[in-house]
Amino acid sequence: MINIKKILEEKGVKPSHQRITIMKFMLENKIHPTVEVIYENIIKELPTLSRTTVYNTLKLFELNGLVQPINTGDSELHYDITLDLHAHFKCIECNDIFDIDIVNNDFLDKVKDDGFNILDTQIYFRGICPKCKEKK
Amino acid sequence: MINIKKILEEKGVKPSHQRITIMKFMLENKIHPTVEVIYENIIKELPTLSRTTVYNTLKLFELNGLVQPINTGDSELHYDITLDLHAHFKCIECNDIFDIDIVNNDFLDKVKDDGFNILDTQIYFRGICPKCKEKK
DNA sequence: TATAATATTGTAATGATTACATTGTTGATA
DNA sequence: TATCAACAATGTAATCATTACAATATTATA
Repeated sequence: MINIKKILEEKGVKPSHQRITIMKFMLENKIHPTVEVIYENIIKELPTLSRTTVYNTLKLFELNGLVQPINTGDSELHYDITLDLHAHFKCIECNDIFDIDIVNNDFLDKVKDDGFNILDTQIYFRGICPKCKEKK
Repeated sequence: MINIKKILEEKGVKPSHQRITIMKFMLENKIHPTVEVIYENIIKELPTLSRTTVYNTLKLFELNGLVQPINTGDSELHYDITLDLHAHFKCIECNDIFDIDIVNNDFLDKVKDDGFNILDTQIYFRGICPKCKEKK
């Protein structure tokens, strides 16, 4: 079993009950959840949980390199626990967000050669996933 | 001189005075403007212009393939008149948004091979641009 | 011109996020 | 163990980009 307390502490985040529960949810459900999704899943377990705490905690996790926000263009922000460079694919049929491996990132070299200092890279696709494609 | 009326008509958009003015601004200022930036620049020329008209017009342009929205993660949506596949780089110092050519898009092949039907691709970098890098 | 269709406008509503003040919890120290 | 300070969690209110909607204006066509 993973030691969530340790994960938080290593990044300088004090492991409160709420923070541990939220991190546990992120690690066990890699579904790029929104604040609302996290809140609704955890409220059963932590009945006093406030939505504000979820907002605060995710902002804190982000600042300390524990999650990354992903902006799919819809109204709510999603959060991703996977941090290494990868792309996202959002299916417009089922609305699921898929992680896509980037096997070849040579395309970044040209940008760096042109003198741009890249701190963050987001690659995002919209379309129809294999499962929904088959259904039609 | 470009015939803006024709550009709109070819995409099935009726060329009203407001629409022509907004399209003209987009074509002459490729700065990935927000609704607010467009509004503030055009209000001098069209004193009765409503912010709602700018919102409506950009949504209409988007639906008819005349502009694409770009989401930089800040609160306002930007719009881009350049439609061919390219990336964006946002400088965290000067806040400018740069267009970045994609010289090699082989990385898309793997995604397609995996059965994903890509309808839209967004590539977005955050970092420090060459000019701001030099200043420091 | 008359009339229908469409476009523009301004105000009000929406909804995600943030600000802020209050309350609760924890941990160190005497 | 009691005290106190630092920090965390909570709930409400504010913010602000965007959208909904109703009223007015404009345009196109018969």
